[in-house]
Amino acid sequence: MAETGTKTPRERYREQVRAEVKEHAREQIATAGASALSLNAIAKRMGMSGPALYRYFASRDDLITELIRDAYRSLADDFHAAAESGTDLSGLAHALRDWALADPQRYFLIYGTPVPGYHAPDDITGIASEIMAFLLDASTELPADGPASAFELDLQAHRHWAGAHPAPPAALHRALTFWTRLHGVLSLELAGHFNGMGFDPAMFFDAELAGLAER
Amino acid sequence: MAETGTKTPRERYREQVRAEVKEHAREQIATAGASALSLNAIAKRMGMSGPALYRYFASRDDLITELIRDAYRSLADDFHAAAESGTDLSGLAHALRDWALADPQRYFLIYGTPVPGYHAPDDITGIASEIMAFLLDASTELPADGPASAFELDLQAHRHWAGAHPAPPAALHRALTFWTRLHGVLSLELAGHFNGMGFDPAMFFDAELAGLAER
DNA sequence: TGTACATCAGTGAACGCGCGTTCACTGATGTAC
DNA sequence: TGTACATCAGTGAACGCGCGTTCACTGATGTAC
Repeated sequence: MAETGTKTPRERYREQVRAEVKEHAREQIATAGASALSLNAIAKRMGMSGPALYRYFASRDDLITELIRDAYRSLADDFHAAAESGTDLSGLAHALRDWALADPQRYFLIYGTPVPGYHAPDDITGIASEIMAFLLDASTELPADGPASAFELDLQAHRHWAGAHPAPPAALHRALTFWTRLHGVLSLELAGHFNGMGFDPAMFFDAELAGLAER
Repeated sequence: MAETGTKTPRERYREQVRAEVKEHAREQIATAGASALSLNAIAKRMGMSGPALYRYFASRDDLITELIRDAYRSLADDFHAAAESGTDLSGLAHALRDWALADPQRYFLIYGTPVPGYHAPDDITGIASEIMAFLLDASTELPADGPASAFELDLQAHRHWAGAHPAPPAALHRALTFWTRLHGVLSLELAGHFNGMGFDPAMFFDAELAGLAER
């Protein structure tokens, strides 16, 4: 990332091993959930001793935080790619769904059950608002309809959020609605709560998306 | 519950201790998340030795399953109470929100990140559909509007779900939408994803609810 | 090009911990005659 | 009402395990002259 030209072989190797550790970590999380992540287990799978990993990650929490950061980063990148080929909410919605289905436990790493004590470092919340900015941009492009609702007045009154963003309250509202509605469908789908109900989750997702475009 | 009159003192005592164990379990989950639940820790807090709890619960997983069952049961009961004082979606919505806010980790026990291997026993899925039945009842009372959408045709075609329930596809759709939209707002709110955004989650919740009543 | 030194990856032993769970046992509570 | 027996709650020791993490050390890789 920084000073790409001056990478020594050792640096390359470091990055490669770090990446391999993360890959095993993701596998382990996908298989047994984030709470089952174990440095020793990862080391064993890589044919190394446990303490070796401390050359690469300061602690178990450090590794998890990196995985969370990577997850946010990955979604932000996908949104960026989607926004480049036409800025509309539909494109972002399908980018989100594809991203979520590709690795459900990664989705839950970000949007799942919070660990009561945990607070994400600042740079991660930065990426989170980067993601919201894509939604805001796409929402601003649509025309506002009708008078501002009570909630939109509330939004206008205390918008600590998106401080610099020029979006009007109706766009803020639309972005929020977009986020929560799609999360509602996606998270229940990924958690298996639609199992046995017979219908096609993709169609439901699209129906919700259509409802968003209308208003 | 069963044969209430014939309870011996020992049975009473058993139930009391079981209840106390669960209470400590709930506290522990509220404080550190469900993955941190430990039988030994609970025993210590109750001034008992660890193995003593095996008189009351067959295993740690058994205790967790009971807590999940209790959570479903509790929500179903609240829905029942709400439905008695007027069957409308708004009443159910606020019952849901109150129930969720009363104990966020209990909400996540049901609707949060799934543990990849876990499958709930049949009686629990039974309570889950009992809960959905309340939504369906309330949804059926509202008139259908406009022609059936593509998704509603899909619902009609493969409704393994709610087999005996007489709800038309439009009502099924409405119940699902109700569920996922409110879950979308609630789960992100409880997970703290609205923190620092300044707006009032309750107003946002009500705005989503209003959107549901309209259509 | 060769040697001396510094850097750094990885090991193995160890620490302390808490976990779930089993088991043989004690002691109190309830039951039957 | 009193005694003999059965039931059952709870204990303490123990098993085996895996965890995160620290530390002193070995050996390989890179760097400087």
